[in-house]
Amino acid sequence: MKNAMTISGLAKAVGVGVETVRYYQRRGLLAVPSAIGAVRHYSAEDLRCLRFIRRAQGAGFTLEEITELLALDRTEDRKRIHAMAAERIAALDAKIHELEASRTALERLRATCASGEGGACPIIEAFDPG
Amino acid sequence: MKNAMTISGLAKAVGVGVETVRYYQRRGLLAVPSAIGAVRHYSAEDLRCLRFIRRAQGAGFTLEEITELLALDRTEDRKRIHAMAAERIAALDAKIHELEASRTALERLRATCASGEGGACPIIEAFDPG
DNA sequence: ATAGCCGCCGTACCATAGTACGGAGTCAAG
DNA sequence: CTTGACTCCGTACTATGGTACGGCGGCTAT
Repeated sequence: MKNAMTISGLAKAVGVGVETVRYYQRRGLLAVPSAIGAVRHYSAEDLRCLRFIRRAQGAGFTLEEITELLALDRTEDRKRIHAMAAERIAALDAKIHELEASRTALERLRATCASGEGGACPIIEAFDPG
Repeated sequence: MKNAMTISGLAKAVGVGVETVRYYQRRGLLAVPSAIGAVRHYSAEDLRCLRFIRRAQGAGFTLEEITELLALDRTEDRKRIHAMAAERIAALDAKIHELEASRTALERLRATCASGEGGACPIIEAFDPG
C-alpha cells in the first residue's frame, strides 16, 4: 500500500512524538493496527483519529473524556456527546473570560510600568482590582 | 492584633487549602511570618500576596514564574517584569484564539448533532476543518 | 487542668500527560 | 549478509501543582 505509514510517519504528520502515539494506544485512545509482518502500518483513519485527539485536547477535554467521546462516537450516543459538548462550551466560555480579564490586568500593568521611570512597578496591584 | 489571621483563616479567605499555603511557603512564594508563640499570624500583606499568586496562576504564569515576579517586584526590575508581562499577553492571546476556535468547532458539532435524529454524530469531523 | 481543635513539620503520595531507556527483533540498502 | 535505522515492548522516570498523613505540641474554653 502506498499510503500506509509507520508509527514515526504518523507521529510526524501530527507533530507528536512516537512515544506519545504509543501512550495513546496504551490508554485505548488509538487502535493498535494489526501488523502485516512485525511492524504496524497506520491508515488515514488513524491519522484522523490522532488529529482529533490533539484538537479535542486543545478544546480542554482530558484524555479520559476523549476516550469516552471516541467510544460514544462508535455507539452513536448522541445525547451524551451533546451534553459533553455543551459542558465543554460552558467551561470554554468561562476560561475565555478569565483569560481576557487576565489580559486586561496585564495590559494595564504593562502600560503603567512602561510610562514612568521611577517608582515601583506594581505587578501585585495590577491584579488587585481584577 | 485584631486583623491577624491564622493559616486556616488566610487559606479560607482566598479559597485554597491550608496545605496549599504551606506548599507555597515551601516553594518560597509566600513568606513564613515569624510567630509570636509557636503559631504564625498572617498580615493583610500576606493575604494580598496569596491573592496575587492565584490571579497570576489564572493568567497562566507557572509557580516558578510567579516566584520570579515576586522577586522582581521587590527589586523593582521593571524591564524584566515588562518582558514577562508582554510574553504572557502574547501567550494569552494565542490561547484565547485557540479556545475560541475550539468553541466554534464544538458549537458546530452541537448544532449538527442536535438537529438530525438518525445517522452519526460526527464529533471527529466537527474538528476536522478547524 | 484537661479535652479537643489547631498549627507545625516532614515525608509520602496523587493525577495528568507524557518522556526516556534498554533490549530484542525487523526491514531495506549496500 | 551485515549495518544501521526503525519498531516493539515493558518499565521507570519526569514535571507540575498540589493533597494526605501522622506525630507532636501549644492555645482555649469549660
